[in-house]
Amino acid sequence: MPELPDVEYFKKYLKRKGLNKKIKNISFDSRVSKVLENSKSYFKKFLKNKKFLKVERHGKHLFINISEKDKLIEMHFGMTGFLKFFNSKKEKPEHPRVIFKFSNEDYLAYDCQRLLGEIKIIKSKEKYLKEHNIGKDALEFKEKEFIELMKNKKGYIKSALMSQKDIAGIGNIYSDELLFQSKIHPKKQISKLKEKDFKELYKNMIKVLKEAIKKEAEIEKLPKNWIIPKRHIKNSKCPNKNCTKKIKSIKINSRTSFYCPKCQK
DNA sequence: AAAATCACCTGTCCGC
DNA sequence: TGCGGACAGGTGATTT
Repeated sequence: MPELPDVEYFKKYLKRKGLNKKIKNISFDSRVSKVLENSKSYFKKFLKNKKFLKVERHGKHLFINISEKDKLIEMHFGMTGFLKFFNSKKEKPEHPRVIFKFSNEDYLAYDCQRLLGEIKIIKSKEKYLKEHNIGKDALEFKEKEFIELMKNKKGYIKSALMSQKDIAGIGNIYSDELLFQSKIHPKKQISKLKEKDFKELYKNMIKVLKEAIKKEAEIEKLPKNWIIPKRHIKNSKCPNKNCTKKIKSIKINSRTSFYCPKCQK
């Protein structure tokens, strides 16, 4: 689930509901060691009686400053992770690997069904990003920088857009969307792209991400003429006006890509 | 060295 | 109904 727009939503959600409240306790489920990089006891001891002070997002990562100098929480959500505040059993999500209990009796769950996410106390955001080879956030790019970067790459355009070391934040479904809106085939070799293609990609990258953030990354709220809402509906037609072609899917680097064979060349 | 594939996980859906 | 396999909005390690 979580690409840049989703994680941006988690950030706002946390800002709205989780800042400046004392953490009274922390609990874990039995599989937590798959996602929690620190020991349970260290993590708990460390965060007890602290507060979340500030939240930042970089690409698909969240960084939470706490009331402790020089330490922060890093969160990544893998394919299935999300954050959820709750205060009744009914609202508790299904795979809460870590649960923060606040002094006002609110709870925050870090839920991660497939355990492909990560949660960790780190010393520096900058150091973390560098060590993990994570590039500049997609929304921080200027057109010129974006074009310079892409020009020097090889291989399929879709792979390049998804590579976090170049551009952080774009994953499988948003890369499909910005390729669709740019009318570029996902398997197009970067070397075959022209200046105007790069310009189009840049424009649509910013547009798609910003629009998705506005819609809180909820598929039902995304514009009807986007390809994202069609990808899980069998035999969908291209949402472009005057196009009646069926959307096709292919594998690129073992990820499924959806595209219109007529509109995307 | 960069680009493509594999391995890591759980849960659901689809076809025999 | 039951079972096997494919697959899901990700990524670090391994192979080409």
